[in-house]
Amino acid sequence: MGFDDIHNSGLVLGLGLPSEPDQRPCLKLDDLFEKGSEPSLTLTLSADQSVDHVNLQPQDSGGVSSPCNGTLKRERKVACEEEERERMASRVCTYEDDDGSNGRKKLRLSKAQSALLEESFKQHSTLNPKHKQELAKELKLRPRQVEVWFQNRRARTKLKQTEVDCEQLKKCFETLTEENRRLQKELQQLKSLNFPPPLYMQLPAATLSMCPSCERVGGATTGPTADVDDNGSKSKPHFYNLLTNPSAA
DNA sequence: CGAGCTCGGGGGGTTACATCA
DNA sequence: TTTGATGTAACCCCCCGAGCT
Repeated sequence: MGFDDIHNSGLVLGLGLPSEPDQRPCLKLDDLFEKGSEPSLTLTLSADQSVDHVNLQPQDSGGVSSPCNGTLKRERKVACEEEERERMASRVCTYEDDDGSNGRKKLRLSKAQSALLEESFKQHSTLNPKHKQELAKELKLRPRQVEVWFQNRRARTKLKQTEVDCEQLKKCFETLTEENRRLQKELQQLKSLNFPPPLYMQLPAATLSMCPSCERVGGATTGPTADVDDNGSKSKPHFYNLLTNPSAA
């Protein structure tokens, strides 16, 4: 998004910037508003949404982008341009303080807005354009804000899940460590009694990880992919989960 | 039918601001 | 009042799939 959006939407800054994607200008909008630096040009918006100082104009279709033939494509392009205009407008008001400084203003969603977004997220964690528009209208937000909220929400969900997974792996590790200690101790005891090691100790490690209930331990010829269950369908090998069945080993 | 291109959208990562202890 | 931690809105960059030429 960001500059790419502006670029892709056919809007260009009137600075003689190249239009080819591989010749992207190193000057970004954010750069123009870089803290501490005085931008050499300002982006302001008059009441009728026309932009002073910065020349925003539709890129002619003879450029990089191919001409739009279908109605659908034209509609999409119009929608895209509208959204871009709105985005540009929002940037202006977002970045420009009353005193003209360029700090990023941060909006805080109300509880009601968050609740509705949460509710919507529970039903579908992704947005289709129509749903986005509807939500934006209902919440009196810009579609872009709804889009960003969903992006962030998905990221938070994933982060939480990762944390949960991490905790589970830690527990699993602890269980295995403990089991390993116990087995080492047992082995030492057996050695000290001078008993021959039990059969399972002579088997490959991979075989040991198989569930005994499968009754395939030691069966080197019964590969996991060749097994067929009672239903006649191929069954996946039943590996031990030491986390849920720590006493199994 | 396949290659090349555009476009939209998602993920990952980051920044900056708001809030709270 | 200040400060560090935390939450999160907004952003950028990259990638991928769909659709079109």
